Amino acid sequence: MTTLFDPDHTPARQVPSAVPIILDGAAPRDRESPLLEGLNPQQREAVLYRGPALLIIAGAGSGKTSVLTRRIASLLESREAWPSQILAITFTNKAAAEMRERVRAILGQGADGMWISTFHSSCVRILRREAESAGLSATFSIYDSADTKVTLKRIIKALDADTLGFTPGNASAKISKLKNELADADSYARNANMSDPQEVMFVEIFRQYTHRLRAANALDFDDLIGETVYLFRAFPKVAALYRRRFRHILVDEYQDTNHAQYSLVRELTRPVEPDLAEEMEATGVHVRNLRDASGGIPGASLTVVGDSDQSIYAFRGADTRNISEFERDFPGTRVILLEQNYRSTQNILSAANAVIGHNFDRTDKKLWSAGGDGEKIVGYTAYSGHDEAQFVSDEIEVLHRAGMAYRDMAVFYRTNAQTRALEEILVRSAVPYRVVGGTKFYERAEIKDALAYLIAVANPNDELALRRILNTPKRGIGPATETALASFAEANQISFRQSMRDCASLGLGPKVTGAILKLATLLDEAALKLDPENPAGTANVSELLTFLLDGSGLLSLLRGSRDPQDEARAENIEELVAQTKDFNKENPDSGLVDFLTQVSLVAAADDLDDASGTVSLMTLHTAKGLEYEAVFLTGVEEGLLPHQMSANEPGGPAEERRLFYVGITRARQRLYLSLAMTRAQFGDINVAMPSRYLQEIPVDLIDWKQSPGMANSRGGTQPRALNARRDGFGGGFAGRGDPQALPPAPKKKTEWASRVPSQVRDNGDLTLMQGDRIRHVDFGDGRVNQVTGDGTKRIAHVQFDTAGAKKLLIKIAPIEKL
DNA sequence: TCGTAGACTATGGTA
DNA sequence: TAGTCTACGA
Repeated sequence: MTTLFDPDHTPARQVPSAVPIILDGAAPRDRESPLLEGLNPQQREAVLYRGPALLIIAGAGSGKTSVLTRRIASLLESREAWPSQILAITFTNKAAAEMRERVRAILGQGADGMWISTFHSSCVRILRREAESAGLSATFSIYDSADTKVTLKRIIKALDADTLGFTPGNASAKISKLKNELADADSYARNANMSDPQEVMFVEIFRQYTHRLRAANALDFDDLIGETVYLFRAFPKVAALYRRRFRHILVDEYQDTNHAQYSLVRELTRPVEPDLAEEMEATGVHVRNLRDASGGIPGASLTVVGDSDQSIYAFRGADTRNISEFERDFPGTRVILLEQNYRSTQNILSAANAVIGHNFDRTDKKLWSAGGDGEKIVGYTAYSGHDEAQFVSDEIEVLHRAGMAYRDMAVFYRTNAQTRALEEILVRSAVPYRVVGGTKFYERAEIKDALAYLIAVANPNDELALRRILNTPKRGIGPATETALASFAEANQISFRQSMRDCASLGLGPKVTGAILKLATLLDEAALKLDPENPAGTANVSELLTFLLDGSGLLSLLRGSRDPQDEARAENIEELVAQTKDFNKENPDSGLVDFLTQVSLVAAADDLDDASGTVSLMTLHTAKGLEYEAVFLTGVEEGLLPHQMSANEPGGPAEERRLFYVGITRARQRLYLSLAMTRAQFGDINVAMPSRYLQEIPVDLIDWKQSPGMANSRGGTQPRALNARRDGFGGGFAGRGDPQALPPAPKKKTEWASRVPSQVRDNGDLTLMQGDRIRHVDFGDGRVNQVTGDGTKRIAHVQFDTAGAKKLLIKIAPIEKL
């Protein structure tokens, strides 16, 4: 570990701090700083370059995290910057934690005081500090998407807007999109076509939504960014404080920034005007050594790292133009390309390059590795989702027996719904696994209930939280009473909370009135435990939570319940209590609001625990930024990858291709691509076709295995693809039987058309009856016991002579009637 | 007001 | 299929 204070160390610090060092490429240096050890020339330059703006185009696995952390370390070590002058922004808390950890590993204590956090947490921090200017109370609530939807649902119901086709889902999507463009209800209304009743209604929904959030002293996720930008624009003095403070701003995953985030970066890197600097100096803000010849403070130096090929968040407003136009936006930008990959084998990279090469309108970039070809990619066409899961599970065991740790393996999928089959099989095969993301702890109903109690204490104006706990646990307060309280509050211009306190004047029944008053008193008493000097609360969070749980009976009622699920719910709440205790221990100076903030901002990728010895299951989106020795990319089918819904979106299929690319490039040594010919969905079974992207991978990179599940051992030497056609195309299940059922020749002749089934088998109107004997390609002969379903969904329940009982989709199963 | 049965709808990804 | 919502009766 290098220390900041060792005088005989680090040549870089001999450079006077005020003079930027500008080095070109692989400038030879007399003495090597340990910071540069093992870096290639481009990486070195990325660490050492000094200037107003630096754009690092970092291909997958090119060591960008290492470069970023060393760059930060180099700035600190050379004393060019104090830790407090550095703002590093990542997209997930996990990435932030990792970066902080790595800088700390290099610099030790010298790293304390930096802001390394996500866009959202940085903004919350700023907004809580400047709440007054922003017109908020510092204890504002943060609404997650579920909260947003509940709020919108009430608005839509009140406005009868569902008749115009509005749902909480589509309204929140539209509002979110607008907020990402920094539009608000008024600016939208100015450009809206007000002769369209739907538009008029939307404007009204948007207005009311904005109004309700204001009244509740709450911000949604998109507001966190947008409000910070508004704050900076409306209050130049506030902005100047942060512009002065952050001299070096570094942004990771820049390709996924949306317009609001771009604007935030823009605002933060603007120079401070001379008169403002003067004013700051006069009021005792230390600015002298920051001012330039004009008397102002020059804009912060900006470093962004990104890869447009990994942009997978266009659906939430990410705009790769932020990267492609970066040089125009920030004149004097230095661009550095990192193309050498230190993660994957060349085979994996060649596949990745081939796939992404099909996206037009991109800067060509070829990843390469010095690490050798490695194993071939393994392809597998399964009969069903379960069959696919079985393959994954079996291969995991093979790898494990060969010495690979479970934690070095991951299974990716496009949609969360795909986890079901995988989990079923993994449980059955006793493979230790964990689902990253999925139903998150903090999204569980009982946890949201418990948190709503805390939120109601922290932010008494939060009507949403109050209404959530009003009748949880059951205390006989029904929807009628809830509405009465709400309209009473509305009519008297008081808060919902106050109307609860005043409910005696509502003329409700004595039982109900008593229940409401009891809850109101409980919350008021809890609020007294907060430090009145510091409403953000240094009160002990776990004590507060325990008090609320005891007072409301939430936990004890769950414990006493006969419903077995309630036991799990009680355990979850106890887990939450344990978390508050940990929080108190780790953050003795933080209070209730800090806890709630942390809880609101945890993301799917954050609860990854690499140390646990389990296989990780996650969506392709969650996988970004991670890497594993072995990767199973499942469900590589049309309709899934690319996803059905992307078809109608401009740029949809290209974005899905990038998603596939991201998945491929997570693998270090082994990559498995699998697909199923049928997939269960909505309780139905649907026929699936291989993904178009599979054909983009050169055929000699993939070793297609036979479809298993089947009878004997896997790994038979005769892949299905071979007993089909010999022309190298249309393998899999096509091609058995009637030659007319063969797939058409490939439409597009690429030099590496993959041997991928492009069309599934179709048995047409083959009718089977109970008692029929059939022959299956893999299972052999068997007897039909039962036929269920109808039309194309008919399923034969077959007892095979040697393979046991199976269910087959008659339309496409490789069977013939005997 | 609560509990239940039946109807209905959803599963693209997320801070 | 499974989870959520609605209507109805108690």
